Amino acid sequence: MTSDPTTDARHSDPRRSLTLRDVSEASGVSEMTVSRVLRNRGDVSATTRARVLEAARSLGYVPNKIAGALASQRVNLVAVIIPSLSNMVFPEVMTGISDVLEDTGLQPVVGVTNYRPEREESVLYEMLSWRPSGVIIAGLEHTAAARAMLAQAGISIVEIMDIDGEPVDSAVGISHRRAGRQMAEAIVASGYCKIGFCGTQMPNDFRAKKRLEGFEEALRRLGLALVDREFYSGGSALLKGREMTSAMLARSPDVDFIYYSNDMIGAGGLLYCLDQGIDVPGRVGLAGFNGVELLDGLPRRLATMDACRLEIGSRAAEIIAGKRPKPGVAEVIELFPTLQPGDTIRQR
Amino acid sequence: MTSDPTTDARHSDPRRSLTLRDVSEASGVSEMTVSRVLRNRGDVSATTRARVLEAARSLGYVPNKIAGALASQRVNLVAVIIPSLSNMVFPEVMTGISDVLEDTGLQPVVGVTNYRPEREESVLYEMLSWRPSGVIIAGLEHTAAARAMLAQAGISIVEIMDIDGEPVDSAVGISHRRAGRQMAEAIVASGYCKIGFCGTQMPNDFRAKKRLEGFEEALRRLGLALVDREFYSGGSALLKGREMTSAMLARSPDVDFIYYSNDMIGAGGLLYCLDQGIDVPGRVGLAGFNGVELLDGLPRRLATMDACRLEIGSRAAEIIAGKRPKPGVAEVIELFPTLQPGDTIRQR
DNA sequence: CCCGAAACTGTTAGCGATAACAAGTTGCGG
DNA sequence: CCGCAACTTGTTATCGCTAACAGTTTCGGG
Repeated sequence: MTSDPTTDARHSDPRRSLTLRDVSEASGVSEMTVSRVLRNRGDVSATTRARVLEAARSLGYVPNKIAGALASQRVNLVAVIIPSLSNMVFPEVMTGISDVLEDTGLQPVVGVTNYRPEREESVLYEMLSWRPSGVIIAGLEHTAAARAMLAQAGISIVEIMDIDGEPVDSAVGISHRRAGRQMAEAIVASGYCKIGFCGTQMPNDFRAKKRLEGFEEALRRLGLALVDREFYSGGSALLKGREMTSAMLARSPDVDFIYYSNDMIGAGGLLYCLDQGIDVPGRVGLAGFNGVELLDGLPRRLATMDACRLEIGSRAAEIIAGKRPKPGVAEVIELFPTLQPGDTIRQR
Repeated sequence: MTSDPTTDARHSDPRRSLTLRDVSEASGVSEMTVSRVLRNRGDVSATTRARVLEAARSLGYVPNKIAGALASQRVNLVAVIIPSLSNMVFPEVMTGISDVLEDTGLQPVVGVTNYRPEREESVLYEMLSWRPSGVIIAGLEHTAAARAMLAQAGISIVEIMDIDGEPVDSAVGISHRRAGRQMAEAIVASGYCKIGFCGTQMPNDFRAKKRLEGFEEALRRLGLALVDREFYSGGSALLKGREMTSAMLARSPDVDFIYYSNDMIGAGGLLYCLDQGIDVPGRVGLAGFNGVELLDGLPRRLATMDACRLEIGSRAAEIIAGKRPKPGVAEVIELFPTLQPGDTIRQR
């Protein structure tokens, strides 16, 4: 009997996944040395390195990061928690994040909440249980439990998109209130005064809500008020934009401007007006929010405000990656969206 | 000296993250019992359970899944590897996946490859190193190393979107070749004969390539050939659709139909034609691919073919979750897209 | 009043890697 | 030819949790 029962047991199950041990046996060095080679850490002679790499390659060894993370207390994951993937806005934020993390060894892991706070809480719990090295999470509004988890986690937290509120740690975003105000001021300055609003119904889209608040506040200060408003939920945003616009113009024929809570429904509104031969921006002015790429292909350029999506993502990732003047210190970065008047606001 | 040095050390570092040990001390039971309570496994008395839960809650304990997974050899993660998030198609597939996984305890983890095979390989390697319980990956074309990893992993693999090829394990998708053929046949049947094509340049979008192949093959069989073709890369798809359409109609005025590789550029083409007062579908017919929701809001409904995105996602997730007639057995599920003629193909 | 089963709770031994330290090896100056 | 530093490689002890098994307590029936 020359065979070691342990070894036999290991070899008997073909579906067992490989371990350092297998590579170490195949290459005739210790597990530790294999580990060093595969992580490029510590001194290993060129010949040993080559032998180990060859063995690992030919076996098809894939390291077990679960064990590695437990032993080293280091995890190269960054939790990214966002409300939705279908909003176009978030994929772009993701791009900003990925670009920065790409060469840091950090890996984003996405969780989607569908704008539901309790879902956010459970997604966060689940992600924290993998002990990521940082969290990027959309918005400043979270359940009490979620805030507590974030505060307790002992890692960098970056709340993104919005800065109108109290961040747990760092934050990168724009002031949606200010964005709403700015748009209102620009609209009124162009001579419109019967202004309507079309938006989503979602009670948990706090940023859309803040834009509307800022918008109404500015109108009030200018002695005006919204003439009409229309809400939707679900369905094709473009189509809903058409429907809401049609409904609003029918109900309130004196409306001379419509502010949409996002570009997609704004684009629908624009297409509707053009279809109907309504003079834009003469008879009605239109504006959306986000500055989505889509708008470039429309017959007329919708007025909008760029939400700095890419930069929000990259700045947030930089904070997590520690690429900042004072790493480890919480900071709030406010970005400033630019108003793009397009062709749907009357120029005076 | 009443204090245990171990305990002291644990308590001295406030940033240390909590362990079962802390909860066990706080509630006066063993770690094992705490573990049982938190996982709802095994028999635990109601009073103990309550005490443990209270302790865990008040401490803000978040379990360490890294350690848990290592010990139990079970990971509730499903790797999902897709080329892009900005394509609209993939978020929808994700939705299908999430919906099914939601109540299975499994969690999707997304990796994005940007249509780069070497990136796909490294994303896959990274994900496999976390030992997920399944992999859902877009496409059938992978590097040799990636195929080897998939085959070796010893877990369920589902290749999605496409079934024209040899899957490693299971597959769920449509035949893009057939989709291309079908569209060609429908177009020719409607009397068009000078047909052009507009698509992306991406050499690694194998599905778009297969659609074009099928399309051309069918044309050939019907005694026709593409009259002109135009490619783009990057930028706003809607805008590119306009530009390409404009270029093609200028260069080849006899073109009477344009087949687009996706709905977004098709929509751009449609808007362009309407702008220019070109009679659609009389003077030119148009068709895209995907059946994106966006189209519903357009002035005219673009002909397209639904790619079964949601169902692809949910079927794939069902295979991973083992909700199938013969769990563990590889299967290939072909779905059949339906042609939606819309208003941009001449009816005869 | 005893016994076995059921209901609970605890103990022990890893899971597969890495940190920290220990121990060979080699090479070069003195 | 010795000895110390630099270079390589190996050993040991966790990391935080769970499987498997081992006690302990409770309870009802004979």
